[in-house]
Amino acid sequence: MVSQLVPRRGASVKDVAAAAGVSLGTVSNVLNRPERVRPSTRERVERAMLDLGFVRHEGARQLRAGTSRALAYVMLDGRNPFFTDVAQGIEDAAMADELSVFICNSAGSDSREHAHLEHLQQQRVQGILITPVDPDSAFLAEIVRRGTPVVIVDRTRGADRFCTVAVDDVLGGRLAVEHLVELGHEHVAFVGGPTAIGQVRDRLEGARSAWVEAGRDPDALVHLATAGLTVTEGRAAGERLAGLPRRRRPTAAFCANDLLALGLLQQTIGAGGDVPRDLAIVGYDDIDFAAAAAVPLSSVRQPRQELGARAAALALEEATDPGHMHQQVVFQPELVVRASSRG
Amino acid sequence: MVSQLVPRRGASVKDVAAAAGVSLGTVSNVLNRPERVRPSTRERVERAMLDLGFVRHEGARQLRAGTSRALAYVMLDGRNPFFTDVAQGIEDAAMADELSVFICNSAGSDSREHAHLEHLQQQRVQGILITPVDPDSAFLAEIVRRGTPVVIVDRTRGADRFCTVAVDDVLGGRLAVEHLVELGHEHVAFVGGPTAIGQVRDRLEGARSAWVEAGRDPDALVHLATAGLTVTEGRAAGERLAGLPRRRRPTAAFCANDLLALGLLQQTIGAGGDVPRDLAIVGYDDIDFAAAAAVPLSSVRQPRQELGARAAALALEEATDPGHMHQQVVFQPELVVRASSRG
DNA sequence: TCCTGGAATTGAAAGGTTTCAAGAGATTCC
DNA sequence: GGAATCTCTTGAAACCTTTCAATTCCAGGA
Repeated sequence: MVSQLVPRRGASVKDVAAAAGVSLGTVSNVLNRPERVRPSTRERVERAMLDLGFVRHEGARQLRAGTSRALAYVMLDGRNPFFTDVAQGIEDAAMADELSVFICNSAGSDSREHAHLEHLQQQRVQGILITPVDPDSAFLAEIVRRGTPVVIVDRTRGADRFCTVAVDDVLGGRLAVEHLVELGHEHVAFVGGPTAIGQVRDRLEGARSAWVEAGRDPDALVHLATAGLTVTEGRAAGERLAGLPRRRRPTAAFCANDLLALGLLQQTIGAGGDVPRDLAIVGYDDIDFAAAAAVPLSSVRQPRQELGARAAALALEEATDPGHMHQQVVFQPELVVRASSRG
Repeated sequence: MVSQLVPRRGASVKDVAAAAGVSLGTVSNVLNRPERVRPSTRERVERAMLDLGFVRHEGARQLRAGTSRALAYVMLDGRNPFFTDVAQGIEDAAMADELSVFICNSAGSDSREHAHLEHLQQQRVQGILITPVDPDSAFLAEIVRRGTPVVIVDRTRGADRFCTVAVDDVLGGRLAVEHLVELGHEHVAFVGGPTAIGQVRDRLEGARSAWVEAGRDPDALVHLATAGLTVTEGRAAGERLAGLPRRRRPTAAFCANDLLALGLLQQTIGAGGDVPRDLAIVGYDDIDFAAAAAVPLSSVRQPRQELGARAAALALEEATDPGHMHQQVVFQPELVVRASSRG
């Protein structure tokens, strides 16, 4: 059901001007350059605004001034703490610049993402930060062509057409697997999917090269594919692992994100297994829940808030500096070792 | 550093009209009443829009049409999955109505909340949904006076001045404690704070009355006050519990939310305790991580998504129906018993 | 050929704000 | 006392879209 919207009109600058006995221009000056108006006048105008419940019409302001004071972030998954932390970083940075941030959530859906993007362009936001469903989508490039800066967060694709801010996922995968190799594991599972997701692909790639470089048997690193990056999928993966005959069963698992790792952890413990004795687990993202898990989770930490802050800065730079050149910022991940892999 | 914003102007309806060789009005008709324009003309106009990269200026549209197509939700804590789930419910409902949703996060800060509210009014959103830092704040009432509908989410205060959508927290507290009483616990801790937060107060009140009505010693229900509702605080509370001499130590804990409960759970298990044998735990909210905890957490479930959906519907009703009366919607919580309290 | 009626298109006005050149008032200096 | 200089204030134009009454166009009927 689409409801009928009714226009709502309140007091305008004109009403305020009339009430305060001044001209439009003066009211505008009170709003935008208060130092230019005589204190006594200013006070009268402010009084009138208060009395009339005046609220400046942002649409009209923007229309005339040609500028908006907002940034937007389109998250890939609003229920994954990783992304809400990135969003927090963006908000903090934007606030320092007196910008507000619209947080949107595509929830992994193409059409939802598209709807948000369309709307944000129409809002004339200063810049769109996005962790896209598909970073190669032509639509993103089209947005830039139409004049809105786009910064890709947490992906390195499309590097020539956008600024990107990402963490080196290949390195992250390496770190995790090098750690497991050092612990002496001969049989490791990589849990994650679908590989259509770039993050998954890169982490797997890093894992594989570290594994091979350590001289391990390539076939002893198995890829346990999942349909998504959720706790539920992690539990399902745990069941599949448990179903393997003991000698073919991995002694360690590296999960493509912490939600998977938490699911796997829960399933393993619930089935009477011991972590890390029976199965060492390393996750990815180091969300707050990782450290708080029953067996604190080893994880590859990404500088989430900094990721967001930097992305905001880049978008703003692109919006304001005509000579802007696209940049690729790559942060280094860091392995945090906790009980789930420490013996 | 506040950066200098530069206006960004693209093609306008006027440009499109010129390119397509039609008048302004026709372009507008293509946008708003396509059925009224002859297919061949429409096609020509659409072609021109595409070529010029035309993006409708939402500010101008709003100015003239007097109506916006957006709703906003101001969350109390963007990092608590409970609120992101509520947000999801709002988004789903809004999308069905072809509205977009601005998600904001006050992160518990008064000033941040204030900044968001100010901005949202200026955006002329159709309605503001909010879980406020302080539901009694006069500012909220002022917003309504100025013409923007406000719906309070997850609080029942201010019931006369706003629509509210909430869950019966007193009942939720009762359910949790009745369950613990049934299990035979004689010594129970309520973990949560600060009591300035209404949710905490209500849940404690429900807990206390259930306790007393069951004929238990009032002093045997201790309130373990925390400074906030986070995992970290939960762990700290666990340490304090563990420090108590055994005979004065509660055998069960009811936590004001799941984050606290997860922290408490982790600390307890980490210190070698057994849940629920040494300490039964019941949380509140039933976030996804609760079921996924190493010892699946009993919790009081709130219909999060429905809470959001209903709030959105109320805001819209208030925005569109001149004869609108404020409503108080109260949902019933539901106890979900899992291993953490099942013996 | 002319008229009629419906369909398609047009053009001007309006909506709230900001900007800026120009005007008014007050103050200072010779 | 008058000119020059400030400090404040003003009024009109512009931003982009939508709306709606008026106009044009066209096909069909007389």
